[in-house]
Amino acid sequence: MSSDVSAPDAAAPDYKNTLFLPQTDFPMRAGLPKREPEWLARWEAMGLYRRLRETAADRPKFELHDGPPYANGHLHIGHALNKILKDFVVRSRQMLGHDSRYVPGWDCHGLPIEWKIEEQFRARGQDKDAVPVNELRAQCRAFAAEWVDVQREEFKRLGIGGDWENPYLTMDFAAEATIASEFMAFVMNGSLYKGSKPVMWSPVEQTALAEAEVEYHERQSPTIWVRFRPVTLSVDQRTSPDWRPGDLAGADVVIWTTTPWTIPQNRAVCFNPGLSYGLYGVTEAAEDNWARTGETFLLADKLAADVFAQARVGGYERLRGVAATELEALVCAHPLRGVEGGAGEWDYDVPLLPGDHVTDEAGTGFVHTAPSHGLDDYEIGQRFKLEMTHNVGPDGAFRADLPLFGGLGVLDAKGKEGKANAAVIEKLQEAGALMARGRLKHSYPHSWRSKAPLIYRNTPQWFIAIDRPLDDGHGEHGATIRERALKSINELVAFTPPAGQNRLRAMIAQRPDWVVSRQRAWGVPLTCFVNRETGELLRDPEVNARVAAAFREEGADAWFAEGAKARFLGNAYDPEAWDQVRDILDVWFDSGSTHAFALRDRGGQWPADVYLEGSDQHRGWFHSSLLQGCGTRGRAPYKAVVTHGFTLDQNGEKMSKSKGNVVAPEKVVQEYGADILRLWVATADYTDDQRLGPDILKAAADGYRRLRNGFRYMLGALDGFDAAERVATAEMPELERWVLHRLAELDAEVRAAYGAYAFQRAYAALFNFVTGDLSAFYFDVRKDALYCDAPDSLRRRACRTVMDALFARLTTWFAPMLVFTMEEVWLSRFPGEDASVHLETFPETPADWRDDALAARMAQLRRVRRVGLGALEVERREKRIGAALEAAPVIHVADAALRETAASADMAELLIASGATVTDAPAPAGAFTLPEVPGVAVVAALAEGAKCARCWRVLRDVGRHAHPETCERCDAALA
RNA sequence: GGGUGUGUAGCUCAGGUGGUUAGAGCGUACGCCUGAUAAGCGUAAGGUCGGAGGUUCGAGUCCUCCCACACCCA
Repeated sequence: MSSDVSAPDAAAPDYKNTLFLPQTDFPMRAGLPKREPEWLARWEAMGLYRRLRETAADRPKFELHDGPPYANGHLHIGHALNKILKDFVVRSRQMLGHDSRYVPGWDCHGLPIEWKIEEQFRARGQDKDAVPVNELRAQCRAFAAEWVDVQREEFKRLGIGGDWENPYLTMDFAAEATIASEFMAFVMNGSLYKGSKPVMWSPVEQTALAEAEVEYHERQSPTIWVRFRPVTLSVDQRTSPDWRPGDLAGADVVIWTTTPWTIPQNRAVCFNPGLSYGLYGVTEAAEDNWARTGETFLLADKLAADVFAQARVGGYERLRGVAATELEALVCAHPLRGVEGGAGEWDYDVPLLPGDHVTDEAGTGFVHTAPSHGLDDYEIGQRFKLEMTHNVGPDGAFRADLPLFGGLGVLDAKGKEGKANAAVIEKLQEAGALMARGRLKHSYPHSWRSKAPLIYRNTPQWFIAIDRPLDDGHGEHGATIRERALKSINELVAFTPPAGQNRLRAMIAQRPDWVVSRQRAWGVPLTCFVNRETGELLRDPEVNARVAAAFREEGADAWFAEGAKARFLGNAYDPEAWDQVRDILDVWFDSGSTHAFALRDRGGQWPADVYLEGSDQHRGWFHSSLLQGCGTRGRAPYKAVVTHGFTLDQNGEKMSKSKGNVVAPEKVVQEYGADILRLWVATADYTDDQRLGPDILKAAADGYRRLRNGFRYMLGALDGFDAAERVATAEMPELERWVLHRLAELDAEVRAAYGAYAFQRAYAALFNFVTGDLSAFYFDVRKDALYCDAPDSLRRRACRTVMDALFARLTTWFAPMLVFTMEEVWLSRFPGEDASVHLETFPETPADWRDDALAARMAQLRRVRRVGLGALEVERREKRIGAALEAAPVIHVADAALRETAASADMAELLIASGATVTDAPAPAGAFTLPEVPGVAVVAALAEGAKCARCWRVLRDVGRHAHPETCERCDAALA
């Protein structure tokens, strides 16, 4: 099996204990689930967060402002991803040399918690409306507080560092006071007004419903095609080349709707300027048909055929195309204009308005618009100042004094079809305004409690005007909230990934005014008063100050306490003359205000350096904070916005309980440890959606083990390292200088990546370095020197000097990501009660480590090395060698420059062979080559001589030294 | 239905302004070592670059359409 040369004498001395093998107590297996809690306890005991603040007190501040999660339920993977990314940011900034505090927050008010409490009431048979509001609020508060505690522990377990003792809660009294104050700023600057907006309304329960309370079921609705007759034509039309006198005046604009009861509330007809429309004439129809021969209609071209089929028209022709400019100029009569018994109710004009929401997928290409009964309708109404109607009451019935339809219900008390639709259809038919009718089964909103159908109905609400110029002294970036917000997005905020900018801009550019009122109980009230006579808002700084002061002491409950109105109005106002608003602020106003009480009120940086949330928050927190900040401070409360995608299962599908593919962070922590979850975050491109599942976690754990062993090896190699061993860079072998060069490169890469929130880039660079450059190359090559060289050998000392530099950098560079493991690594080298890798900063890297010429040379050598390794591999396959030390390859290099490079290096060392020869002799046939390394051929000859019993190299001088069966180096090392 | 994105080996990701046989790491298979050993080293296999058209001498990279997935909205 083995040749004579390599077989050690049976009686050879055992030199193993004369070697300097790696020594470390650092365990190969991590046991993270068990050990991580120990590190957490240690950090808590040593007051790590406080110490971080102390050591960094005079550094420049970096402020990541935490978006508050909702205090309801256990953490899911999205929470974990978000907070881990934040932790990467906070820790990396700290180690880059900032004072990077982190104040975690919670969103505590709002509907979901209120529901839970209502549910508890119902379970006890109590009527929630009979419970005093402050009792309900107290229970909501207790409920939120409980979940804050639960979530806090769950976050801490993930290794998230922060001021967990002093988080901010939106329900803190101080926060409630600030939220109210911020709201009152909108009262004072004139942007708050009372308006009316359609909401999902349940006539059965007589209440508004939030989107989450709505479910969709199939329902059959009547459908009608209604004619709107133009009454006015503008001058523009006559300049159109297609103009024919009166051809549009006599044509009917046709709309289609599934809610005939909304026709009495019609205020406009919308069309889409991007669609193609035509003027159509009926050429053939039955005598008694609603659409008769000779009549003309305006329709979207794509839908005309459908409409005529529905209208039972046998033949029709397209007379001409109609331009958007012509449509825009049309004004129609309401179809019930002049109807008998209408009492002039509908004798108003109905304009044609452009709207992007109109499509030619279904209907007629014209959309009936009732601003009180639909969101698109409402927005169009806002834009074109259409009148809101108040024809439908809370019970879903027309107001009693509405002509023709007074008292008729859209739905009856049990949610069944009422009489309104039929009555409206009948009147339209009488008026000759119907072109066709039918029935349609479609998905329709229902209440998830009563299962009864819902309607859109306008209700009075409070709004913040976002296009009203504010004279508030914050006009540097624009006069209105929208202008300031757009300026912020365009010029003042950096977006990661860049697409976020467009997304937010599009939303801000086209959003309507902000509805801030909710008819709820658990939240901060709209702390304002309305004059009973005039409807005027009370604007008195003294009243506002009293409210804020009371909230600070007693919380927002003060607003609902006995005698609150008189208390806040004080002596200057007659309580009888003023109404106290009892609506609750939209929770988005709460969270939009966090920058005020979590940053401004707590000595933080304003604006924050960064907000980091899921991409859904473009509509949520980024959005509300932006509006709020622009309204009270004149700009975005952040300088940068970082967004992450969503976590899907490992097949790229959404996680859901029913699919059973949910990965709970708690489970990952129990099975693998938090560092594995954190490592997964570090490997994923968080800007897009990420995948997570058992296989992916396993892969993360594999990567972790590889890294861990790399650190373990460094620890072993550095055993007993003393500063006196250090070697100056200039005196190091080129292999060591090359490692330092790589460190210099990595230093720049890692800092840049962390600075750009590119954690994946940082991690990948580091991981590839550890596995590719260290484990597979440097460590492997240097084993011989490390184990066998005498302790005072320059080569070994240089190696340990470099190991020390590696250790200092790799531990700190990885520390923001692998918080537990890097602490473990650090402490196994530098134990001490006060020690922690997290108190370190990234070490400075000496400029002279960088050596691009050396890097180029090493790249050449590694190419030659690959050919050598390939040659050895062939020998192994042929069973001629096992270990590389049995070989002494001959390297034939054709190119003189490359040959010079190879000859001047220790190729035997790089190949971990016992010898190597570089020659210009032509390569013999059969020499090993690689196509990608032309001009290099290797013959993997066996090493000649005997195997040194200590270092296992096969050398000619073995056996000629004082210590039996040793080589010269080992003999000297033993002396 | 609309808006915003994404889609490169089993997995995680690279692939400025279009240009030789599309790369890396992990995993897998095979082999070596047995002085990092429930570790370490090496070699190999593995890709219709979501699909279809188009522009071009030439497209993973540009254009159009389509498909899938996700988020937001309706």
